[in-house]
Amino acid sequence: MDILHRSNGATVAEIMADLPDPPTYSAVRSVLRILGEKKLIRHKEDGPRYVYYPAKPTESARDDVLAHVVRTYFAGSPEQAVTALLRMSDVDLDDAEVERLRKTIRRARRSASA
Amino acid sequence: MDILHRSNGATVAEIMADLPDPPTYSAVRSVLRILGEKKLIRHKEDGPRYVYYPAKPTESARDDVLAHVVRTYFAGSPEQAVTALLRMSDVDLDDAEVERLRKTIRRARRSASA
DNA sequence: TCAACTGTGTTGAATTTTCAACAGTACTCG
DNA sequence: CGAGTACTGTTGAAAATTCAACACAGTTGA
Repeated sequence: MDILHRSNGATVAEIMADLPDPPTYSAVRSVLRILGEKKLIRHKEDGPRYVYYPAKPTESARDDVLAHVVRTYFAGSPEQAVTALLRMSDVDLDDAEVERLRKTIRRARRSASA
Repeated sequence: MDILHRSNGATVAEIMADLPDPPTYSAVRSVLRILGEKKLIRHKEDGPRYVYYPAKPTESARDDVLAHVVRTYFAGSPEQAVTALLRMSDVDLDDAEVERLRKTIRRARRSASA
């Protein structure tokens, strides 16, 4: 699943290339079949081969994952998660991102003091 | 594991109470045994019962999880993750958090423009 | 005391997952 | 054309996980 999210869809060959100690084609295939049975992935035909995708698009999976991480590891506090992220990534936010963040914070401050 | 991280350690009874559709005590116990064999959890004796903990403390697991999420769902961009977090949580940062964030951002801007 | 209760230790069956082999099909290029 | 290649489809064995039952020990309170 991680590979599929990272790559925005991948063929079996690409998946294998992304695995550290890849098992056989058949083994990878089996896993994909099971994930398909569970409706966790879909596939499209791309000429002769299949391209596999997460059933739930990455954009919407993001929110779920973030919510889960915040709840599990940060006591439900998104602020803690944000500061942890900023600290650990030793951020180099580009100007646009910084502006966006500043706006978000100004907005937050207004609503907090209101 | 999630429960143990959330609760900072839990007894079997507490774990069961936290499960939506809890299986028997024995079943929970079995899972804990396997997690123990894999060195993913530890336990301490607390009087008559065991209290189970994640082997890797939550504080250090956080970084791993965040790194993984950023890499998998945000194309390795912590900035995107931060903005997603802020957006989705419709933040109400308290003043101290806001100050901390502002400092972080100022620092980031300096190093970016340097 | 001793029965009920609350724990752990151990064992085992059913299911699921992992991993691979093999058959079959379509495409390619000599 | 026809052998090799690159795939999918299907099947099956081994291993791991899931889930529960049962035996046993310590504690507690009528």
